[in-house]
Amino acid sequence: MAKQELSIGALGKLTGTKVETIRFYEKIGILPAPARTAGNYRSYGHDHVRRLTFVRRVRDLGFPLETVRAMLDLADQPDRPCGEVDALVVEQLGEVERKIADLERLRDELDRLAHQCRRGGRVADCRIIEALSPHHEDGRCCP
Amino acid sequence: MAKQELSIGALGKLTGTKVETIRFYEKIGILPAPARTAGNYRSYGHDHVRRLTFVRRVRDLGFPLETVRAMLDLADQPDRPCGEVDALVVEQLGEVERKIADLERLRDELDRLAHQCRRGGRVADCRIIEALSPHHEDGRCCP
DNA sequence: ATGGACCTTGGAGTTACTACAGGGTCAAGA
DNA sequence: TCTTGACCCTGTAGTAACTCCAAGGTCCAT
Repeated sequence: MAKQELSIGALGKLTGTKVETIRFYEKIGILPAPARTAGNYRSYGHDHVRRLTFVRRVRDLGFPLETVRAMLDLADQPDRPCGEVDALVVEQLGEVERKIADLERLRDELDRLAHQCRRGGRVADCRIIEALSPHHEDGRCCP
Repeated sequence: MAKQELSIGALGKLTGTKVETIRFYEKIGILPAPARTAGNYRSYGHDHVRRLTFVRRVRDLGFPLETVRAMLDLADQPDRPCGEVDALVVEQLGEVERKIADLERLRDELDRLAHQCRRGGRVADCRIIEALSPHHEDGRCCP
């Protein structure tokens, strides 16, 4: 394998992705088919590393592959008319901000639990469910 | 159905969950089986609303059901010895903080795209992939 | 030149839902 | 009172996104 080029196993290790998942992404068109060596091994370059890293992280944030695909399209054809793109961007921006808000509440409660734990030896009152309960997203309480 | 009590459809609407998903959560023990009416309809109370809302949001943030289960256990038996709990809390705290960092980078790039869009009419350069690429998590560039 | 690590394809299994099919419940209107 | 449409029940089958395995080929260090 030429320098700068990676085997599928090396790419997997670098990006924390299972080899089978990489082949799966190739089959469904998320990752472009890479060049092959004389022995028919897949040979990946730096663009693949960046693209796969992006895909894995967006998936890990709870977005479906359909959304990943839309974001990749944004990067692949950046000269599309704005109207098309704007709706997607605004929609995803809303999603992202909602997720950040939820994660911050989760973080605060986990933080509180960690401190409480170290002092008391017990987790006396755990309010983790309340951290992500209905009355946090709107003013309504007890439907 | 008594006041304060919800049918499965009402619970679904309130929490943005498909009816089938609620029944699925009951089957695998994520949601406790609710009381039944005379006609064998499931009848949910406020605790179910809170619990299901929590489950849906944690899932939406990209955590597997196994993690949701562990967090629910934390809430269900809060008087467990600290050692058991601490490892979980610290681990999840790390996960949560990593996700927040990634989402903030994604938000910044989407924000930039939205503004660029409004001025130029085209998305000239989209750096959304770079927003979540390898060199952001450590100092390494170009493997 | 050979054994072990790694690659190939293809197909089956897992997780977390999601969508029927076939039938029962219920409240409102004729 | 009867009916009709919206809702509920169980159970099974299908989907999305992986994950694992079998049977075999490649590569390279000893």
